[in-house]
Amino acid sequence: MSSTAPRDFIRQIIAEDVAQGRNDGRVVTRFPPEPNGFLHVGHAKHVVLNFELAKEFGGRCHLRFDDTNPLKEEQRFADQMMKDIRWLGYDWGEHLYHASDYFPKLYELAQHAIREGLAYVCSLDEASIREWRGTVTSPGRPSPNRDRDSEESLRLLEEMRNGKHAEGAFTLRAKIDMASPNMKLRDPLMYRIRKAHHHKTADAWSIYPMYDYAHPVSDALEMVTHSLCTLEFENNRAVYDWFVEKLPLPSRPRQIEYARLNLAHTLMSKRKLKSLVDEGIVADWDDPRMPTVAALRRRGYTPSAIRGFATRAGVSRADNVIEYAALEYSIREELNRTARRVMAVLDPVELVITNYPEGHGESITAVNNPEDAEAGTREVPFSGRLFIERGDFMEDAPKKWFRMAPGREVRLKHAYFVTCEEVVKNEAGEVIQLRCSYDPESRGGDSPDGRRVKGTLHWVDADRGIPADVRLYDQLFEANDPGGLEDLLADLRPDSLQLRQAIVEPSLAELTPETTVQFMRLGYFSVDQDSTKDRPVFNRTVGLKDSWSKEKKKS
RNA sequence: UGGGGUGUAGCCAAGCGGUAAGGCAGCGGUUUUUGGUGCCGCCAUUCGCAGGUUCGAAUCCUGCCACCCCAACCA
Repeated sequence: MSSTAPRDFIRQIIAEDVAQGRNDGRVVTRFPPEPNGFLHVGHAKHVVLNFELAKEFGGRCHLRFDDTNPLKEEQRFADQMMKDIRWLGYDWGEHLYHASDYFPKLYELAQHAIREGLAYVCSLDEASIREWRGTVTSPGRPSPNRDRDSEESLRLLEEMRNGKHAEGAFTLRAKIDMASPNMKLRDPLMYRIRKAHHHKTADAWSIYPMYDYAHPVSDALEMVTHSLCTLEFENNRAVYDWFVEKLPLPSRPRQIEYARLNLAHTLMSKRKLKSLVDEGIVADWDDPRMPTVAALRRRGYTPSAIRGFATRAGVSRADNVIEYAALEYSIREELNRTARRVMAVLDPVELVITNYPEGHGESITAVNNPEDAEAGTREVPFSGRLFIERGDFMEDAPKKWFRMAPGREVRLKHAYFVTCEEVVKNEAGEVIQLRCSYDPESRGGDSPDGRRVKGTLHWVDADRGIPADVRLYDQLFEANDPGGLEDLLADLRPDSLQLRQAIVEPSLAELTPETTVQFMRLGYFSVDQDSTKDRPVFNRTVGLKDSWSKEKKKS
C-alpha cells in the first residue's frame, strides 16, 4: 500500500519522524473544520490526506470541530460534515472532538499564562489594537496594558468570562513581540468577549478563544503529532510553536503547511459559497452547481472518484489551479466501468420507418454494460415510430459526418440499419420528421451481407418511451474565482443550469436516487433525490468525450 | 519598500550532484454495435532568469525577476 502511495513531502516528513522514533512512533492527524458551511472538494482533499496518512502509518485521524466563533457556526453544518466525511469513506471512531470541549482547559491555561507573565488583559479597542500593531513595514508599539499586574489581569479575565464587560472592552493577549517582523507575533489575541449563544456550550461563556490560541492547545491535548494546514497559516506557525513551547501541554504537535487545492472555474471560499446560498443564486449548499461534497454526490460523483481525484492532485507547497478536466476524468474512469448504459433522447425529432409493418412493435435485447459482462441485458421496445437526437441528423453533412443525413445508412443501436429517405419540415423550416427505410435483415445491428455503417445512434420508442426531467449543469462562473459579491454576480453564467424534457427508455421508470447511468452517447446522469415514480429527474454528472466537436473546431 | 513562502510541459507533480518519473489535457494510429472505452505511440536537449563551483548542476553558491501569504476582537 505505502509502496504504491504517492510520495510527497508530508509523507517524507512523517516517515522520517517515525523512523527517528519521535512521538514514540505514533502518528495522529486531525481534520479540524469550522462548522460554518458544507464541505467542498477542497476540504475533501484535506479529509483524504489526513485520514489516508493516518491509515498508511498505522495511526489515527481525529475529527475536531473548530468551533471557537459562535457567530458563524451551526450544529446542522457539523452534522452535514460528519455525514459527508462518512460518505467519503472515513471514520474517526471514538475521536470526535470540539475545540469547545477544551474551553475549561483553555481558560485554565490562560490563567497560567497570565501568572507566568506570558499574557495580559488589554484595554485597547479594536481600532487602537490595529493602530498599535504597526504595519508590515513598521514595528508595532507595546500596548499600554502590556505590563498590567497579573493579579489584575486575572481578575479582569474572570470578569470578562462572567459577562461583566461589554464586547470589545477587553481582550486577552499573548505577550510575544510587538516589533516582530512577523505580524502574527505582535501580541496576538487569545480571547475576545463575545456574548453569543454557542451551538455546543450554549450561554456558558462570554469569552471565546481565538484560533491561534485554541488550535495548538487542542492539537496538543489530543496528542496530535502532525497538524496539517494550508499555506496561509504559515506565518501562524510561529505562534503555534510559541504556545506549544510555553504552556504545560502533554505533547508537542508539529504544524505542516501545504498548498490548498484550487479548481479552475470553481469557487472555493466558504464565505463566497455562503453568499451564493444567501442571495438565492443557488437553491442550497447541495445545489448541483455547488462544489460541495453534497452537491457532487447529487450529481453522481462517487466517494472513490473524489478520493482518486484528491490523491491524483498531489501535495506540494506550490500554488496551483487544477483543471476541471482532472476532476471529470476521475468520475468518468469509474462510471465507465460501472454505469449501466441506457438510451435517452434529450432533444427529440421523430423518425418514422416507412417500410416497417404497420402497427407492429417488438422488443430488442440490449447489453447493459459492454465493460461488464455480469451486468446482463434488458429488453427495449422498438417500433416504426421513434425519437432520435435532433443533433444526430444533419441535412447538408460533410464527409466526416458519420451520423444520419439524407441518403446515408446508419445503425440504430442494438436494432436495425436505417437510411434517411425524406426530410419533413414545418412552415418555419424546422425538421419535424425523418422518414427512413430499414433493413429487416439487420436486426440486432449487423447486416448479414457484412455491410458496414460508420454511425450508431441512440433512440427511444415514441409511444413506449417515458418522459423525464433532465438538468444539465455547467460551470457557474466564467472566471476562476471572482472577487466580491458584485463580481460574483457579474461573472455568473446564465447557462449554468439547463432544464430539458427528455424521453427515456421505459426501464428507467424505477431507478432509485443516487443511481448513475450512462445515457448512451450523451454522458452520465444520476437520479436526483427529487425524482418521483412517474417522472424521474436526472442530473448530468459529466459528459462523454466528443471527438466530433473537436472535428468541428478544426474546420 | 519588513517578514514568510513558491517557481520543473497547457494543468498537476516526482526529482534531494550522475545526465528530466507519473497523471490530466493534447496529438497520431488501432480496436470498437457509444465519434465512448481499451490498446500502441508521440508530447521538457531542459527545470523562472543570469552568473559561479564541479569531470558532471533542476539539484550546491551568488545576484536578479515573478507570483502567493501576513497589518480580522475570522479560521
